Amino acid sequence: MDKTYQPSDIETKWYQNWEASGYFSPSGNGPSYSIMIPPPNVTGSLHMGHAFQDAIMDALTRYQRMKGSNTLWQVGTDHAGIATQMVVERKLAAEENKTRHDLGREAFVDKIWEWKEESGGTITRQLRRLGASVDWNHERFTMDEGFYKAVQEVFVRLYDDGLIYRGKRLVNWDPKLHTAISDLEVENKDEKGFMWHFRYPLADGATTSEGKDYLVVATTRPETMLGDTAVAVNPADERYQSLIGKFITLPLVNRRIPIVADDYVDREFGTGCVKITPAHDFNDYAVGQRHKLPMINIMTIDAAIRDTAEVFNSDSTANSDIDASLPSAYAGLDRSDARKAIVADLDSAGLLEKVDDHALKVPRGDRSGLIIEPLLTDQWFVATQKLAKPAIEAVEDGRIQFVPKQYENMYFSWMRDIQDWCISRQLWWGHRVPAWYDAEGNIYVARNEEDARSKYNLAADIELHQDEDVLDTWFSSALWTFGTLGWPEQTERLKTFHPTDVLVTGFDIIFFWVARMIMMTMHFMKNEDGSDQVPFKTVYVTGLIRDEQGQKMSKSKGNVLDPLDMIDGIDLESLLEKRTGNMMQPQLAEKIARATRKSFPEGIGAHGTDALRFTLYSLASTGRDINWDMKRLEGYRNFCNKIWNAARYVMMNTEGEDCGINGEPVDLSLADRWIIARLQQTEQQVADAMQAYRLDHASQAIYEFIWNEYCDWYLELSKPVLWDDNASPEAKRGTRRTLIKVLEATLRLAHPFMPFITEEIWQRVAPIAGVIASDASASIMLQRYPQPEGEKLDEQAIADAEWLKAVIVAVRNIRGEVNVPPSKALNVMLKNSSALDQQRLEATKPFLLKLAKLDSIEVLAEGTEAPASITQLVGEMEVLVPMAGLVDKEAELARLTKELQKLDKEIQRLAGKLGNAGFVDKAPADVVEKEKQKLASMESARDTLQQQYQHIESL
RNA sequence: ACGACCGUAGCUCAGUUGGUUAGAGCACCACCUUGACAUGGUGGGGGUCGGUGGUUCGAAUCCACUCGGUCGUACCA
Repeated sequence: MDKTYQPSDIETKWYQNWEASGYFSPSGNGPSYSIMIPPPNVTGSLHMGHAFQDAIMDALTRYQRMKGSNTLWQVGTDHAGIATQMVVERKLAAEENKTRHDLGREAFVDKIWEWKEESGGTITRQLRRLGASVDWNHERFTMDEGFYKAVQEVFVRLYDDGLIYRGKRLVNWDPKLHTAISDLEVENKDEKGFMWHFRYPLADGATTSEGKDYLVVATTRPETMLGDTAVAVNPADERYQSLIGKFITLPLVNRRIPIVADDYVDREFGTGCVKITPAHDFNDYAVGQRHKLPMINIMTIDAAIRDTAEVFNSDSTANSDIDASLPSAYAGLDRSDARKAIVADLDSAGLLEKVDDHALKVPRGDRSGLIIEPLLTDQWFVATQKLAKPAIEAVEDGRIQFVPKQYENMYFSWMRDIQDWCISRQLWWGHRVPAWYDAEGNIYVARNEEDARSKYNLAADIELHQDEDVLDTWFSSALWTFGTLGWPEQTERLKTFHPTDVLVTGFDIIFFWVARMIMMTMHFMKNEDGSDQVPFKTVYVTGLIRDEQGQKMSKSKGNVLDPLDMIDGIDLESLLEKRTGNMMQPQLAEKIARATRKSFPEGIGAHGTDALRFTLYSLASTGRDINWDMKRLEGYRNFCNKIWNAARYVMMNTEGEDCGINGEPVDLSLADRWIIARLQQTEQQVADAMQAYRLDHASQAIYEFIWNEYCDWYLELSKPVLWDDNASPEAKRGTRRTLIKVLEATLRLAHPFMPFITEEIWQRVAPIAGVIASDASASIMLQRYPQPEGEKLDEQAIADAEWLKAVIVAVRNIRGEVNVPPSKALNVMLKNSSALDQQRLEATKPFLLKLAKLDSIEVLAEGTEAPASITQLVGEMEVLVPMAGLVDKEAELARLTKELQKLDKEIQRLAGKLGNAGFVDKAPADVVEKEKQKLASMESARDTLQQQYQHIESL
């Protein structure tokens, strides 16, 4: 083996080997276990969050595969409607200075497919580098042929079930993207604005109780006043009671609008009068529905003022009674320009009472960043109430469980107040709505035009045209668990792998995706007994990975980390280029470059996939956010190096040697029995941790075992045996066998977490351990996962080894305290030793001499006077190193004083505790007993040290 | 405003149903190039567990209040 660990030399090689060998495909044997990858955007690239989740999925998959399950990790990508369309539109503008309208729908969609072909490999390449053991043979894409069929099928069935409807509704309209978006895609941001107070003249000579001939209404959006169809007051507000039913003459447009009473109005806020604009505000829309107010749309799809308004009755039918004309002065003005003009005009008309500063929430599209305009448009909706009910119940009764559990509350709170879901998008990239219209606008929903004609008995000469809209991307991804397995066909894969076992995803898409997946799946997938089938049994929710400062990683902040840069490393210049090149907001480049230089003055070093993955596991605790720390990554890179070098040592001592793999007699030392026992415990810890989805605990157990036990102690303990010319062949053979077997099992134990390094080493180790023939072609990823074996859990060996370690540490402590270099061998005496101590000494003497670097170790007979020594305690036994020539008297007295003070303090605490009648009476007997013993041993330790003190002092 | 989560060593994080002297990694200090490994070894320093009060024999852990942070939902024209 090479002297240093070079991840780049081994990772790609093994991945290609595994993939070519077909190891990722389901084995076809054993209980089924399946995970669906949350499909990433096909034209995007993986960020650290993906790496995190994918690493977890891979560990779960590899773990189950090694445990003998028939595992499927289903891979695929999402077409990501808006995001992808935007990218290609930007590209088109930059490269050809064209809009998608210049190309036309068909040509534009072709462009997107081209872009998908070009960039779609990024994600899959990254997944491979991460070591993801996904089933590439069945990779799916939400826009592929079969998946489209599933989408159409679902749409048609839901429509036929009355769960999808079309209607003119107020929706969140993105004026830049020219599409409706769902309320989840709207971010409400705190921004500063103004509150304008306008006087609305009362019609027909009416006056307020104060004698004024106008009402004052306040608004943050003056431009919408053109569409006002009422002014509302609270019905219990005595100030305005007499005016209810009277009219206002709407300024600028001179429309007569009624004064209505509605509980929605807060009497305390402002003047207690609210202008009502049903076509441009969601609250006003609700008021309008209650009072059957007409709705007047004054905006274009660009959010500019229309030449002529669109007027509808409250039931969305066209209204021709109301004058639809709008003041020509505002026609074509963008809403912000219109606002200025309208405020100015009202002001000059003497109708502007005042303007106040006002903090408000501004709805912005999460993609475009533009202010969302509530707009009346025809859209498709899913009626969610009926779908939500069983979906809530499945989580309530535990058929689906969230890990960690607290996310169930989040799920419930949203699901119990769920709104109908607007699923149509005015985009070109996506699944086109399978609905056709005739000339009269009648709707025919079917799988295709031909089906539509036969389903609805339409004559062949009736002209039909298909709906122009496409479906929300989340509509198709809601079908992901069963759509990928071949539904609506009843395929073998569907039967075998659905429901899936666990979904690993971030909490940020619980509403977007998880909830909708549960609703859709339960509606369409049924168990054999007819009950609803859930999409997955467990939802493992991960936290977000943030940057070192706890900031969310985002492109505009320029703090995004590419998982591949963690793996391969990247120099500063390339990193700067990556972060500042091709930006949407180039003005930020300078700032980002500065921050990047500060965070990564030397760029980023190569750490390898295994180190990256192990870091991610070690941070994967309870669904909380993770602040990324390069130092942790370095630490685990060092861990990989440690494993590598430990393996080198084992190889050097076992390769070509007699390791007793054919059942030759062996003599197992205490150290051998101890490390084997500790391995059983570690295996149990890992099993428990995996059961509870605590990959941090699993990885930590492995880390501790390998570094702190196997490397720090066992490898050192093997040396006295292997290097002892007088050791018996059985003893050497036993140690070699233990060295190689424990390493081999440990590699299997660690494989799901660090697949590459374990495979590389295992390939060399397994033949020596007798697991495979030296010329066999096999992979660690298909080996049996280590299971703890009770009979190997030698408690006696563990206790004896702890004693041995304690004595060695005691001597090392003495060296450290008095600065004796490790090169200087010591003579040690044991005082007050028990029969057990002496027995252990006999059994471990060679280990002690070697690891503590001793010339001799001598048991002092009872009553024998020891020379002045430095003392450490192991239980009751005193470990003495004569201090002659080592240390001065005062220094040792000072050390003992410090030690005694510490003991005194603790003894006082314990004595107080045990002197407390409440504790002795009420605490469980075993706890009291433990405390008593502790006190006794500390008192004895104090006595011993005091004697030492006096002894030295008297010199 | 409501809700959830978080606050433990300089930093990033563990701490299971309340019960040894609260742990790990990194950073820090001292010593050590010993025949797997300086991406290493040995030893060491460092925390009144955000604060206050309560329950309890006993609280980092349970409860109440409070401060700070993150996120979500609702927001008042």
